[in-house]
Amino acid sequence: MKPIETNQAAVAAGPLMRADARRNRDAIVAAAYELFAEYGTEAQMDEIARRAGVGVGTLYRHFPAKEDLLDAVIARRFGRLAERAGEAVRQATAGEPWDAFRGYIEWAARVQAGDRALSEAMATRSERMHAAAVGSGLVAEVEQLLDHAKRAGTLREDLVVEDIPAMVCSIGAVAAAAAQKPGWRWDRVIAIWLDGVRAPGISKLPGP
Amino acid sequence: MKPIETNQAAVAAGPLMRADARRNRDAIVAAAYELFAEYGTEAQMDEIARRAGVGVGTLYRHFPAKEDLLDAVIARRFGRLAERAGEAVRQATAGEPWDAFRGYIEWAARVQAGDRALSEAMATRSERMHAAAVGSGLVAEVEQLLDHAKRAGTLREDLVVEDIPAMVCSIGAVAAAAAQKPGWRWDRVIAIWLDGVRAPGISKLPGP
DNA sequence: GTATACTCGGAAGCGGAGTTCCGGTTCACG
DNA sequence: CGTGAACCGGAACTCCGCTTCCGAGTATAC
Repeated sequence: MKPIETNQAAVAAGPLMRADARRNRDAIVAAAYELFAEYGTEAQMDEIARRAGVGVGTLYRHFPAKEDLLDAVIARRFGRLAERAGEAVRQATAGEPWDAFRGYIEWAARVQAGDRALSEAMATRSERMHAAAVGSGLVAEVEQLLDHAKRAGTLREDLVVEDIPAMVCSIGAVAAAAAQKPGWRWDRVIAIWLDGVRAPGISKLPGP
Repeated sequence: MKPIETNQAAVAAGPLMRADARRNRDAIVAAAYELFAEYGTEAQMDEIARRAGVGVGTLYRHFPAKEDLLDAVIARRFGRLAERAGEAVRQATAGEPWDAFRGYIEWAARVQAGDRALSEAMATRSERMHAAAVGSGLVAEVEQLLDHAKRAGTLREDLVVEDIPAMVCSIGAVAAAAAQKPGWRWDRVIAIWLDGVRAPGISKLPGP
């Protein structure tokens, strides 16, 4: 319904920026980080500028379009997701592969549940999200996590990396719904999912 | 971010309507049914009117606001969901409780996956959806379905009715994402979920 | 200290989607 | 067949949020 278009990247944050510009840029990203998490894509540019203590003009100097700002915010999120995945891999290596896996999934789900923009992006921009996930090294880390758990015999063999974002995405949706209707417990969905991916699998997962 | 407001109900479709009015109303609902399913809430009123072969004025005569139209369409969906649930219950009674349950879940997931508006509504209007589900008798039917499978010992005891919409909702999100990025397979998510709800449960689901 | 280039801010512009309005048309009833 | 009430259609209106523009301000270099 909307033509696909590649929009220009946001102005990079090099060290040659003027000090005030750099400060404002950071304030903008921080404000957007919060507002996008709370209101999703509906968060308004004016509001973001206001919270950052900045005029809209300034906002648009740094991020030519709303989407660019969203990209910046999401890139930050992925950075943290990848970082935490690295820790989980170390834990798995140290001898607790299942706990490392479970812990990471639960943590990631909680992040997803607390960030409406991320949930939306996963659902409506999965293409770009995939690129970001690969670029940030997240995919590689998670793959290791899966391998460890499979070798330990606690994770079913036919689970693949691609199943993870799908699962995390689904949690986001439930969490969003749960925000208005308590009684939908996303933690139960995770628990069921974890039981479902535990070795040995009961049924055979539909192949490609 | 938007004030909650109860909007007036759509004009009822009584037998005292003029024939052309009734015809147009049906055409509108049919058109909306398709367009909402394909484009979600983004579907435009002008477009719906055009497809129904009707002017926007006529559309607004029957449905004072877009939301009223959406309600009408969704009510229809729930009617079918409940109907199919009834069939599943009969199948369960006939002696195939697990297959009845699994079959129904898979069917419902497919419906959810094919209807963007329904997915959106589940995620952003869960309150109203719950009311519709109870009103249409869907909840009662599904509850029976669960009971049958539990008594047969194939479904874990700690699964409750509320877990079903959460699961179906999560499928909707994955399906929406999968629409643009093939490789996200919602059928795998279902299979994993079904393994996770099979008796006996491996872990203990987080209680209320 | 002054020059200058870059940055700031917010009022105004713009476009798109839901909704309203009213003259023309059509159905149903006597 | 005639009449009136209900209905139809779509151009115009309104509202709202993203984006642009430019005069004023400010940090850095010399």
